[in-house]
Amino acid sequence: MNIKPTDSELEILNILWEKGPSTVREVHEVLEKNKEAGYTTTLKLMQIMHEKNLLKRDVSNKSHVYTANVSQEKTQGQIVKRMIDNVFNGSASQLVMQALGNHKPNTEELNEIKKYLEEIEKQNRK
Amino acid sequence: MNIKPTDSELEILNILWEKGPSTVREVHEVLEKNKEAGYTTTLKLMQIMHEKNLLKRDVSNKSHVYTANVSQEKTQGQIVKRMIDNVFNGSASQLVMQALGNHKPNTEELNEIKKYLEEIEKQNRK
DNA sequence: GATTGTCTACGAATTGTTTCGTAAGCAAAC
DNA sequence: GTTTGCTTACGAAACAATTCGTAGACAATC
Repeated sequence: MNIKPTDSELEILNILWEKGPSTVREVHEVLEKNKEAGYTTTLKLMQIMHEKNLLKRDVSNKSHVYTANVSQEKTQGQIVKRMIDNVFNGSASQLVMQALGNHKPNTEELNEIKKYLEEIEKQNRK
Repeated sequence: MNIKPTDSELEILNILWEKGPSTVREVHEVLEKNKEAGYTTTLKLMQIMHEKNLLKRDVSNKSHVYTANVSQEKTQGQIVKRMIDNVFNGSASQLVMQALGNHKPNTEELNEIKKYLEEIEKQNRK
């Protein structure tokens, strides 16, 4: 299945991934911190996301409780894959260099990445 | 200035970055290899991209010649930055790991990335 | 039991992207 | 000079995302 959330939908998914199951009001309050938005706008968005199966919902209470129905890892993976294909002509390493070039990681992050690379290298040698 | 091409626009930009200045017909012929599309559709898209200043054009000949008016590096950089913010909560290294995890680079690419990392490390030590 | 506040549902307006039909210009071929 | 073929320009239709007003349901409060 292919996951392709819009930017607005991604904002909501990020909140749900972080906070876990939440009502529209709870999500809306987080959104409001960063931008102007009417309550019914957030409601409608989340209803549509539910129709698209991006969100699950529990309607047993008056205030429905929504949960992300797609995993953060899988969603990130698909977005990255699409970007590698569309923007970097299929070259993952080009994306990596671009990401590193503009957002220099600190030493700790560097070590993490290097450890990761070594693992891949080991597998390559096999 | 903020560059935010749509997916269709990116397809055209990719062709122009690769081929250099081209007519609508030339771009269209490349596009057709990968997908169905009418000639006037491509034309209209490129005209709109010109209005948005994504493309330059030379109208001295009957067949106008279009050129990308945004650099590949800058465009890629902005898209990557937006993605790091929207999808990876600001963490470039998380994006890097995700990219490496799903699209294992070959040995040559690995070396390139490692060289890059070492340079960053050197700078960090200063 | 009327009022108030919060919720969902629904539909419509707005905006942006994509697609393409049609007309008009122009030059080469007949 | 008329036909043919390629070009640009224009406008409209189709579609999707976003926004929000309004109505109705429901429960707590007066």
